[in-house]
Formats: sequence, C-alpha cells, structure tokens
Amino acid sequence: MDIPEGVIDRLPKYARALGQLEAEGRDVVSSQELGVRLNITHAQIRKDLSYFGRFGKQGRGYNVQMLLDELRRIVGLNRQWKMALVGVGRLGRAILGYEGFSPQGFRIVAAFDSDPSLIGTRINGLTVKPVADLEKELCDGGADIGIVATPAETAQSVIDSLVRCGVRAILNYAPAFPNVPDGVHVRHIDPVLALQAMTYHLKAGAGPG
Amino acid sequence: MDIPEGVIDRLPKYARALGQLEAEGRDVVSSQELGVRLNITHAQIRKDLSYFGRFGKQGRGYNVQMLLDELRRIVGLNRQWKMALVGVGRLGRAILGYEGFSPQGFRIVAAFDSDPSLIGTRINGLTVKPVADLEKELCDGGADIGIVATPAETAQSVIDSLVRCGVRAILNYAPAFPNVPDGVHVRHIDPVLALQAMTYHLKAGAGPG
DNA sequence: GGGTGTGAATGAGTTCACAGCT
DNA sequence: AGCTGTGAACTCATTCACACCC
Repeated sequence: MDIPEGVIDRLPKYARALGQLEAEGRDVVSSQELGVRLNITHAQIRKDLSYFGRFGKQGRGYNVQMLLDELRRIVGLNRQWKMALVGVGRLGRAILGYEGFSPQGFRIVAAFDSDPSLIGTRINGLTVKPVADLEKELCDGGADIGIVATPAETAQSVIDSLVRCGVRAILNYAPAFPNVPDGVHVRHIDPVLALQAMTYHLKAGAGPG
Repeated sequence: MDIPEGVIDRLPKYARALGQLEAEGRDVVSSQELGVRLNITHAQIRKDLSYFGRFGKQGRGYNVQMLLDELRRIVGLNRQWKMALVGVGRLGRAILGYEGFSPQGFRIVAAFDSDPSLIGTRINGLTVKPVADLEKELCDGGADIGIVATPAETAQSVIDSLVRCGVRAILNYAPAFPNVPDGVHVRHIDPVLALQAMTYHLKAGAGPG
C-alpha cells in the first residue's frame, strides 16, 4: 500500500498535538478538536489515520494515549536516531546548540568541516572531524540521518558521501537542490525561499490567497 | 487569475538558479537545463512560467537576464522588506546573526522579547525591546514581515499582535500552528517535523518512496 | 446525539503531446 | 532541428456524505 507524502507530513503533527493533549491530562479527543488545533479538517484527519488502521471509537473519539503510541510506532519516534552534521560554520554551530532535537530522540553524534582551524575543536561535547574522513568515520553505520549546513557549492559532494555511507535521510540547510538516488529522502530548510514565496503575496496586494 | 501555491513556491527557486546562471555568464537557458538543476520537470517549469507571460523563444530557450528580471518583479524581490523578530532566545539570536537575509533584501529592523534581562541589550546593532511594546512600536507600518522565535505557548498571542499591526506574512520558528485570518500568510520552519516525516521512511525499510 | 471509517465525488496539480515559432 | 506554450488527459489528494457503531 502506498501512502501519500502529504499524509506522512501530517502524522508527526498529530503526534505532537496528542503529546500536548496528554500533558494536559486529556483521555479522549475527536478528529474535530484535533483539527481545530492544527488547522486541518476532521475528514482529513480521519482519512489519514484510516491508512494505518482503525484507532477510534464511534461516538467517542480517539484515546489520546493509545493513538499517540500508535503514531509514534508508525512514524518511528519510539527510538533514537543518530545524525551526522556536516558544516560547522555559524549555522552549523547553531544547529549543534539547538536543544530541540534530543528530547525527540534525534542526537547529533558526529560533526565534520573542511576548515582546518575548526578541526579538532570541541563544540557541545563533539570533536569536529575533517570532512575528508567522513566516509571512513561514518560508513560503518555511524549515522541514520545527515544534516548538511555547508555552502551550496559543496552540498552535492557532501550528500554523495553521506549516501555512499548508507544515509537515506538528509536535512539540507544549504541553499541547493542536490540530486539523490531513489530511496534517499531530502528535506530542505530554507528560510529565504519561504520568505520569498510570501513576498509574492505581499506585493500582490491585501487580498487573501 | 488564481495561481496555485505550488507555483509560487517554485518561482523563487527559478530566480535563484537564474542568479547562478547569470553569475556563470550564461545568456540563455532552456527549461530542460533549468529543470535538471532544480529536480523539476521541464513541462512543469514552462507551465509555471506561462501563468505570468511568454518569456521564452521557441527553439532557443529563455534569456537568463530577462527572465531573472521578470521573476524578481513577479515575486517582489526587487525591493527591501522590513522584518520584526519576536523572541531573542538562543534561536532568535541565531536568526539575528544569519547573514543570508540581507543580501536578498530582507532586513531585521526590530527585535522583541519578554525576558527583562534581555530588554535593552544590543545584539547585532539592534536594541531588544519589550514584547509588550510591540504594537506601539510596529503599528505604524514598521515591518512587512514577522519572524516568530518564541516558545510554542506564546506564538499565538505574538502573531495576533503582529496581525493587528498589519503584518501579513509570518515566518514561524515556533513549534505551533497558530490561527491567522484570511490574507495572512504563515510559513513554518520546523526541523523536527521534517526529520520525523523522514523517519517514517527510514523505519519502513530500504525501498524508495 | 455524537463521532468514526470509507467509498464516491470533487477538485487541484502535474504530465503529456503536439502545434507553432525560430 | 530545437524548444516554447498550452489545451487535454491523467494522476493524485481532499472533501463530501452517509452507513454504522457507541
């Protein structure tokens, strides 16, 4: 069975909202209420969940704890993921210092850079290694996910290296669109593109859209 | 005429690629070649551009400089945009220090926080102001775009304030999905959600998808 | 009554394929 | 020959609406 990518994108949102509901001590939630929290229609939520099973009770809704457990299992949030960071410039250091990853099970276990003045330095408990050693260090399954925070010019070769090491998921902060083989997933974090997509609407006038 | 959002998202990518081609000294480019650079089909590119006009020459392709100018005009990249940052914690300071905005015409002109120990301090040439003064400071058209880097709990109220000041575009780094009126555009930067959407595929096995 | 699960209907977006220009 | 621009075909995703269950 093939699940639309849009569905996959929403599952973590559901999990996050359910985590909040759990923290609020709620036992049960309806697709309606979940939808209001996330700006998603209730029909959409039920349809999405129906790809994976029947988790609700008619007339009642979903058990918060149970649905949260199911979603964590489906999305793969019930384990630790090891990440390798490439590029320890200004942006890379901010990523290393970000406290939001580890509570969600994402841990940066290696950091690489090409700048000799950075190599060997310790940042947040991690020693920066030369990017030339990336494949040597990582190809024994050292990381599940790659984070690329290099200049655009080097992103493709870095990603090629990561892919050769079996990395099949890449979070790309570089302003570039590298090619990857089938089965490798890339997500782009690009605030400038996000801003530019919005300026189109700002420029166009006050109307919605 | 109503333009699909996916088209709007791709226009800045075209502009970026054309900027690179220009820097490489290229005069002409085909939809085919542009597509290879961006992992977008040539039919898609031609269709996207056709929403706005006829910019190419059959048998030849697109004039790089001319198409770049047109796209900049369409997307609104040919002017300066003023942004207000709310939340000057660890993440907010990284955003203030990011060098990628100003070359693209995006300038942070104000920074707000609720932490008394931050208020009044200068960061990157900007004095941090109390978030309580946001509407007073901004409602005279002080900013076109809001950047929200607060905790999830305060994101909604901050965004409400920004919207009351006429801000119609928000770049949201907070892990929250606030409600905004029609005509206000929100883009979410959420690396954890991006990672979680990928772990679904990692967990599922080695196949593509 | 209230809310789920789901086939059917609708809608949106992408790809095809080709006429037409250079 | 080469490449654009675009209606038509098609694929994919969302919404509707209702049977069914609590």
